Amino acid sequence: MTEKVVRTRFAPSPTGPLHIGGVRTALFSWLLARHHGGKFILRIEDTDQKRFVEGSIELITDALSWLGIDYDEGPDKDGGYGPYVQSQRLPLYQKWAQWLIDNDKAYRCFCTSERLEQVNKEKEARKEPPGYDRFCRNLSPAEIEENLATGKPYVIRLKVPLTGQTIGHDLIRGEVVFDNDTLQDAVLLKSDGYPTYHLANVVDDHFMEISHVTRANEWIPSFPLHLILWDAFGWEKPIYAHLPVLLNPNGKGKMSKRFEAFNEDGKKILVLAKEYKDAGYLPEAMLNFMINIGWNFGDEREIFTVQEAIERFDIATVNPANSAFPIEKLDWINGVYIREKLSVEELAKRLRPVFEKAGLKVDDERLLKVVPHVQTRIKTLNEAVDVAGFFFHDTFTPPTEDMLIPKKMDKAGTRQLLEEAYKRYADVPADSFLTETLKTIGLALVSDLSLNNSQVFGVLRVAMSGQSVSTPTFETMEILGKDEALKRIKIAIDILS
RNA sequence: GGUCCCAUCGUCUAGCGGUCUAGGACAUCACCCUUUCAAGGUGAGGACACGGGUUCGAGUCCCGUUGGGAUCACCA
Repeated sequence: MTEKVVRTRFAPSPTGPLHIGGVRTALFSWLLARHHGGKFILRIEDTDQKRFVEGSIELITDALSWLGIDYDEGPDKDGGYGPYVQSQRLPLYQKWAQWLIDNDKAYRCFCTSERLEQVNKEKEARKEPPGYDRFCRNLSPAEIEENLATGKPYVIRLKVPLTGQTIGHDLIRGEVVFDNDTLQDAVLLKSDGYPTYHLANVVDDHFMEISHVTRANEWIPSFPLHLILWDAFGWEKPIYAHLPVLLNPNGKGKMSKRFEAFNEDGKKILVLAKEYKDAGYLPEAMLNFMINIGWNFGDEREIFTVQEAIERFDIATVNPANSAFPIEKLDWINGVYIREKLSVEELAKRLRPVFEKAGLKVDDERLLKVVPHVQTRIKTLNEAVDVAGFFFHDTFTPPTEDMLIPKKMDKAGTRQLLEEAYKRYADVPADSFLTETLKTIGLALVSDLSLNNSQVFGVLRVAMSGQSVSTPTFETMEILGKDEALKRIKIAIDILS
């Protein structure tokens, strides 16, 4: 058997930003192509003019490129099978629709949408399943001629076999059987001359020589229609793999950009690829995370590179079951990447724009000093703003009195502690104002004042940062420098005076 | 409702007839470490939806029930 070149495609509609379910579908198709050293193609399915949203294509390609899901052929990358935008291929669909009519595989339907509605209403009243009654399927040549002559608009419908079964083979779930009498004479070509998905995807997959059709399992119900079409054309079918869909983290309903969903803790569930980017997730963590849903590495490793995943990926071993989006695991993986996979310099590079976006002015030298201390403390890039943003404020925002006074201490005691601290830290030469020294003094303060570590360190932390959660106390003091540190202790004393 | 898909800890998963008193990860809890908060270490609790078959033997195969999901457009 000669190994055919593997060509897979991701075929989104330009109806807005790419959402996470789309990313997952694209990812698995891409993994499949890359595993086999094949081609991954981006095709834009814009056959519904009404739903077209300006700028969508860019939003989609931006999301893919953020994640490193690169395509070999696409609207802006010709590979000899273009154009890759369906609205630019209209004559092709029209030609093959006509071919189907000529070969008795399809027919013109002149029914108005009003009549269609009426038919469905009547069917509903009779408690029958809705669907087209095939009124135009057996129009006489004379009737057709007459309709055509009077310029009646029409659509082209597939002539579905009335009996028998259509059997599909799916790489992930095996055989899928459909009784033909439950199928519809689906519209192939709309009255505006545009194809529907059914026609367009089959024609394009054929002419683009797609070897594996990977798409979400919401397409399974129309799978038999496509199979019938392939047979009608007499073309060799590609291999199909219907991927499971992502369900909301609570397991209720699929993730969708059309309905907002919320987590147990009331946090909005992010659905757009861009929302994840903006929330401070790393693309490599995101990829690692998504590959782990519905597929697993094979041994018990949870963390691996994309390259390693490509080597092992096998679409046939994808779990056929839908899965809830395990959002907490994303946070964990993102944290792992931040603290274990990124160097200080690399993390600094990624944090810089995050701080800037928060309106802070970033000093590179200081950033490099701060980063090691936030590294183990954040799960998303954005959290760095809360933990260490104060390092980059133009003006210091002092803490309130309440924040300053720890549990089991009173105002006077806290003030006394700060005054004593001020005295001792003032004695440290500026060039020795280093973490270890500062800590030794802090410890001495603890025993001399009969306090405990968390009281002393806590008060100093709040005094330094103006917040109760921050980078570690003495590191923070060192980075701030002697002048600034003393100034802030003074401010704290004033607050308690 | 019709059709189709799916079903292992709360969640993501391993398991492809005996090695399963069901393994890993996240989350949770406890303890250790500790400078708050993290990180790290150790440990604990926690699942084969149910009922029938098939088989010497079933989480693993078959059927049914239940539950969840998808889909029923001149949208993809």
